[in-house]
Amino acid sequence: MATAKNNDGTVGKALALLDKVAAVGRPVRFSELLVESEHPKATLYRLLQTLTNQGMLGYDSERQMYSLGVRLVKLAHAAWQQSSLAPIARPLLDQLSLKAGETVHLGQLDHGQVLYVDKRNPASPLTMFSDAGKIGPGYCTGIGKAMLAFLDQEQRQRLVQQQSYHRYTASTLVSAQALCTELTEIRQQGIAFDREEHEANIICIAAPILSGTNKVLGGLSITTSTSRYSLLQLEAFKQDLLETARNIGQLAESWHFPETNS
Amino acid sequence: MATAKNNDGTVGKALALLDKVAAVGRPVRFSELLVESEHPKATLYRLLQTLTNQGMLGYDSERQMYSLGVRLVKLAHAAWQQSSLAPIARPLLDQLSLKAGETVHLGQLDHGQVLYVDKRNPASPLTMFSDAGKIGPGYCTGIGKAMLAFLDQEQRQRLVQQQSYHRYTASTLVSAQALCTELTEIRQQGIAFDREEHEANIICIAAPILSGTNKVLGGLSITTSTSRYSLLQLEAFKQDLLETARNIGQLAESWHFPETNS
DNA sequence: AAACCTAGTTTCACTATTTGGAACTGCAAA
DNA sequence: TTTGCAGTTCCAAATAGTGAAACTAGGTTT
Repeated sequence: MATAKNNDGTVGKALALLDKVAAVGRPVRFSELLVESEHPKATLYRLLQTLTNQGMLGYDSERQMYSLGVRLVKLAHAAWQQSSLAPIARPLLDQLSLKAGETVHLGQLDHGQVLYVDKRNPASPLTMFSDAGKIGPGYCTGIGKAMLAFLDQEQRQRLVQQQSYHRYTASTLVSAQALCTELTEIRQQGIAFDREEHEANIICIAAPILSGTNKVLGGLSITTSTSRYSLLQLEAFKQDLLETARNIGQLAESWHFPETNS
Repeated sequence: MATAKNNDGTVGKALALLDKVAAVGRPVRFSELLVESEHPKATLYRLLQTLTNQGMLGYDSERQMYSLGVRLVKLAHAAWQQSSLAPIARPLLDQLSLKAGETVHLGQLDHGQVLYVDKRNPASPLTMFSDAGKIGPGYCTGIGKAMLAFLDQEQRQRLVQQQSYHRYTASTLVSAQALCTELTEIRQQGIAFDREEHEANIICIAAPILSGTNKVLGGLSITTSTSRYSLLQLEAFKQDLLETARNIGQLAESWHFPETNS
């Protein structure tokens, strides 16, 4: 599991608890949390109180249920805005998705997984939190592989090892070795494909977003289904994709934050 | 200031620090935070370390800058999904915005302010974190007033008192008293207007979203500009708005979370 | 080159906070 | 009334947080 280790005292414990509430995916009772928790009742209780107090959790006193709090939404708004990638890339995603007529994803690397930070779907132009903030596996998505491929040797090795390989479809790569071979290939070609590795009938072409010093800033992909395009036809997007990725990288690089903030 | 008080030990301090980083709105240096902080160097340092460790902050070691971390985006995604209002209201917002042909906002109350959790703009159908998570004043926005008006006496009084009144435009209500009068009116009519109170030329009509027991769950508004509609013409949306608000309320009410989560 | 900053990091004795077993409360079922 | 469960409070012991001061690493001045 991707849950952070707890060497960070009370704060760590509190955040781990937040994750737990998030993982349940719906409001939870105290007792539900208690059985899964290694904390004694009193401790858990106080932890929940603190988080609720702080607005990181919400508490419905009628139903006695805890859920994630509004403060998170505010913070995330700020996080998204000041992450140098997403806000800058916005207009470029629009362009790309319009030109390609297909769904475009923007992702960043997070502990070897893909964190999707933006998305454009020309067919149903509705995106929101429901899309951004999602995470996906690193070893069997186009963006994931594109980003992994361009990390430096050391990081790449580490992250490749710590993937938790699971065979989603017949073509999923399920070993570190297979992934490594694939990554080498991707590094040579400068482009990655998802060949229905994560979901049947869903394919994509992806490129890394690199800084001037070739640091991996994120990844960009065009996703479609096998009913609309073949893998081969997907290559047609290659130039546009690479160009957009390059532009985003440059923009992110050059856009240093204003020195003053009146 | 909306900054939470610090009776919550280390966790409180850590979260306050997160807010501070968020408030700056761009990556910050250690020293920048230090001057504003009441903590001594060492303490601040450890706090930052912990948060960085936990992925709540990101650290760019090249530039020595802290910024909000990816974990927030993940958590917010979960928060948004499990807040009973926003995901449920989605299709209804679509409908309403389509029918009205104007921008629709969905908000919730947060410490007397409006937290926008969703938005539809038929003209430029691109919404993302950049819109959700924003907060606005409670006393001079349609949604804010609609929600405040329908709180019970006690809460309403408290929140009306703690607004920090600021005259955005000539028509902004800038006293608790004026606001109270307005709220009474709104309660009678069941609908609130923003008469360019927050921004010149921007007007809106808003309704509260209530639970079966008349608890305020959120607020809904249709926003437009004086160049397109007059305040009077805005009334034409009243029925649709009220109906949608009622529907959202009922859905939220009845949609109890599934008991099991496989 | 030595002296001197400034910005960030580490140490360590001191102290405040957190901890958790156990005891309490409130409520609902037996 | 008794029993049981869910949530809350207490308090002595243990732990984790604190912050003055010392240190380090770069860069800048003398």
